[in-house]
Amino acid sequence: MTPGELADVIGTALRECVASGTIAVELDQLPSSPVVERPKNPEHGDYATNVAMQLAKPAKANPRAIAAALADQLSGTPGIAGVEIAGPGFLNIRIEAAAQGVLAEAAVVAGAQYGRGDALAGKRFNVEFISANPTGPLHLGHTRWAAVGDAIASVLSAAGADVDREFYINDRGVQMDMFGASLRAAALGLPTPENGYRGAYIAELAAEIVAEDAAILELPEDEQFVAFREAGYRLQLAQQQDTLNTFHTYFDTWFSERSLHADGGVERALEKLRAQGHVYELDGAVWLRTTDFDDDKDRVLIKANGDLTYFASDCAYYVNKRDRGFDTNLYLLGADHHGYVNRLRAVSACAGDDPEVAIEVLIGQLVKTMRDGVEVKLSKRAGEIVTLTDLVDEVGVDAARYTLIRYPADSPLTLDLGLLVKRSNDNPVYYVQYAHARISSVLRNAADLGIDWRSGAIAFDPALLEAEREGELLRAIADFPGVIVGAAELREPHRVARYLEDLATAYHRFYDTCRVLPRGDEEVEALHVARLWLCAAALQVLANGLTMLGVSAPERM
RNA sequence: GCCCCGAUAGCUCAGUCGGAUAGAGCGACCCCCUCCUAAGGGGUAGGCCAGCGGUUCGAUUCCGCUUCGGGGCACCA
Repeated sequence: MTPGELADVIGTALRECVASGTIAVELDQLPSSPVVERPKNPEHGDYATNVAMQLAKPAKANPRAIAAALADQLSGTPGIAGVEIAGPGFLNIRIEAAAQGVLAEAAVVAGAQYGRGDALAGKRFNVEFISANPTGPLHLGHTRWAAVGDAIASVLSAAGADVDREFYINDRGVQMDMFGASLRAAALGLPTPENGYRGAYIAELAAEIVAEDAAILELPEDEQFVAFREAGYRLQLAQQQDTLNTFHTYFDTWFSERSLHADGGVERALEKLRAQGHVYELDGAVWLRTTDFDDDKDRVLIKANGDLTYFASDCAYYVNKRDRGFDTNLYLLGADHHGYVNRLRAVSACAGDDPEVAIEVLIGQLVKTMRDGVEVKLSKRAGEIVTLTDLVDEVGVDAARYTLIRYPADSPLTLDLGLLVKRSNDNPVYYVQYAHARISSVLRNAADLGIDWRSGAIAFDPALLEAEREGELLRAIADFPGVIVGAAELREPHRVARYLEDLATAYHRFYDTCRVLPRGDEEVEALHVARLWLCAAALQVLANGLTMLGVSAPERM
């Protein structure tokens, strides 16, 4: 029995109490789904609910009296071993071993599907993240979202949503021109332009461009500058894509800003905004009246000199996403972009949408890196960049991804590079992966002993899993579907990581006291088989969770 | 000046929807390998949940103010 199933059972019991008059409230005053929690103290049972206290006020009754009525109704329900009233009106519930044990088989049978659900079925999400300028390597700020954004998308998808991962390529505007000018200068040995891009990667890129096509050096200056810009764009974008592939982050759509301008998307968006009545002209420029919707100042769409602003692209891009049918557009941005939030929401409102639904902006706080207690600075201008590639080279994909996902994105994060490479408990990724490897090892050893636990020769008997730590492990396994729904609804994949750590602990504790395999010449008994099912279930959940985070689930370490 | 985020153990941090004795890892100290990986398990010590008010049966959690950190406020991209 999972917490969700127990909540349903309690809900049914509550309705029966109301029908028979033992709890004096209206049916619509009952919670849609009663809160079922795992008490910290094992003496308080396997699960507890506070629903009696919540109903005390509407029922104008003592919470303990309500709890007593509910307890009467619940006791005798199949699968429930005992119900106790405690404290101010908590109801502590114990589940029969067999009712919990069946979950081991269910999880194994469901396989990769175990934990997936339909809580968000029918909802279409566009998850846009990283969206770096193609003018340099991906750095640490991008890396956080590369891991967390991907995990958010995975978690939404596991909760049943229809999800597209999207990377917006800022391939237009003065930064691109500056990039081209910087590459040309580097190739010709000229000084870097003012505010231009510096760093070793510019020189390397310039050399690569010349090596590909030496004729570029013979072009007239204006053509040459464009040629460097375009070649640099192509190479830099390819390098970013390559980097993200090695980081196991894959996008459904690479969306070019240029394409918005090429196919008239900007004009169409302007028309749409104009039709909604929020566009006006002042001082020769064209403005969007975002102050109609809580922005602190209006924004320019077309400058007095006729150039389109970057903001015009933003508007067009938003309209484009809506035209593609996404209900909710997630923007995963760095803390330095938080000024964007009101603006984007205002754009949504100006386009006639409800920004509460159509726009969701998640702000990721900065990532600092330390090594041996000293901060490692990242500064693109100075050319000292901590890149995604650097991080992966140093600590590996699994440790990098897991560590970045493990914390809520809205809390500032300090990575200690020295700690990340340690293969110990300082590093929770190894703790979780080790649990997976340890179970794999047990199952391998079972096979070596000739035990075919799945064959049915000895039937799986869920009632045998009655030890305290077997119950703890089963309840941890039962929590997984609920954790996914919570992580998806709150856009907080770190909950999955923290859950996996708890699950790993539950397994290690089980392993410490419950012998799985027969020793020496012991016969294979039903308890061994039942425990192997439990091991296989834990293995499956660990694998499903790690996969969702983009972290490997090794069979050996 | 205005806006966003944060403040929980010595350190790094968990703790949706308010609940019982506030948790984990690391660090410190003490135990446990004739047994499936000790990359593990058990235990001890360590807290004014930044401060002050409010809401209520009950607040680390919700609201307000204050203090201290971090970030942001372009006809830049």
